[in-house]
Amino acid sequence: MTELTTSNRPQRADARRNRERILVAARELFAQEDPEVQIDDVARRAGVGVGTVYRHFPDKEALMGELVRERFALFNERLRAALDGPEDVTPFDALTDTMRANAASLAEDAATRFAFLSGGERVFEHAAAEREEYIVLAEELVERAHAAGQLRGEFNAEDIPMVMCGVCASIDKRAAGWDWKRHLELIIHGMRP
Amino acid sequence: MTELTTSNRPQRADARRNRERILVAARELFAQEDPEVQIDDVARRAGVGVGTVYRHFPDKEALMGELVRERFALFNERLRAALDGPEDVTPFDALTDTMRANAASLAEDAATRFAFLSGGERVFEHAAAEREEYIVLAEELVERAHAAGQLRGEFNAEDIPMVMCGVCASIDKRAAGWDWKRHLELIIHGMRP
DNA sequence: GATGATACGGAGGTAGAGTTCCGTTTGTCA
DNA sequence: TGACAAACGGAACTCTACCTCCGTATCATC
Repeated sequence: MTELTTSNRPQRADARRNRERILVAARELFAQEDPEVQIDDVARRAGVGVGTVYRHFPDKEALMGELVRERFALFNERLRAALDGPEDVTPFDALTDTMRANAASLAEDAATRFAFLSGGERVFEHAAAEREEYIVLAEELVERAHAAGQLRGEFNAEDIPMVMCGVCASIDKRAAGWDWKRHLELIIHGMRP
Repeated sequence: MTELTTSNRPQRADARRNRERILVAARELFAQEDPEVQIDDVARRAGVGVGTVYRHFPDKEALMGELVRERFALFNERLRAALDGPEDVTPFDALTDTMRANAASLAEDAATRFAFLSGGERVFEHAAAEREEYIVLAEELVERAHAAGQLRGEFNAEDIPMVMCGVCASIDKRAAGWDWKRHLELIIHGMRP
């Protein structure tokens, strides 16, 4: 799925190392302010040629997609941890603390923010499985909070990515003085019954 | 400010007409789904050559900026109307109904959404005066709602563009099933004390 | 160590969008 | 109506990013 070779021989060691370097470099560049990350920059920072980037990822969207996929995998781990969390944490807090943690991750990940805001659907196709799992897990948390009467009646799991996307917009504008934590807390307040 | 001629002779009639046609064409194109509006398309739809577009607007950002400026002027009129509105409308409703109306306008105006979400600060410089007035007017409405005890303590006028920007993100994704009205109502609910 | 498959590097191809330039046309005013 | 400034049109230029290609280098296997 993430490999291009058709043979079943294991990937060469340098190839595996370079693939990882490319992802690290892309992540680092996206962590900086400028969202206009170019493949040439990624290659230079990774210490490889452009051709190498394109051997590992057929196009730019595939590279972005892999970054997004990994991010969603992290979100899902957090959701699972919240579902398995201690009894004394209310369902509402389990849900909203996860949202806070995920928002903090988004604040350090312009690639996923970009995918949320400007990226077409194509980027998300690479992370389709993870995205579906995200909704399933979130639904369980949302249902528990509803059952405990702690969540506004209309609120559902699909609303979470929608509002997080809005928070991403605020993160992107933090240099202009916007405060994404305020934004998130406003939304969390609105989630209460 | 919006003219390029330095003489004080009035603009020629065809020039005035073309300028208006260009703005109308740009608005119509941005009203369609695709946000990637090109100058050549604007020119074709306006029935003028590209050169004519560039005589009226020094670059693409200036054209976008003018669209945004006009939009903010509309927002400000709505805010003024809300401030002068009937006594039997609560300050909270005056504020939030204006937000609903402005969000509906944004739903038909990809140019301003784009400026909010992806456009650099440069686009907003064209609308700096209108943007400042927006905050001043909104502050007055927010203050009234606070005085009436209808607004959450932390909420301030600067939060309005921040959350509206998030709603813009949902509008852009409506084709993917997101419901910006839900998003807005969630926020409005969160604005309550 | 030899050999073949795999992977690499980076110059250059390609395409698309913004912008310029200048010969031509049009409006305005005496 | 003639003359001149103002405005027009659109072909061509430019710039920038993505991506390809192929000669070279490196790794795995015998």
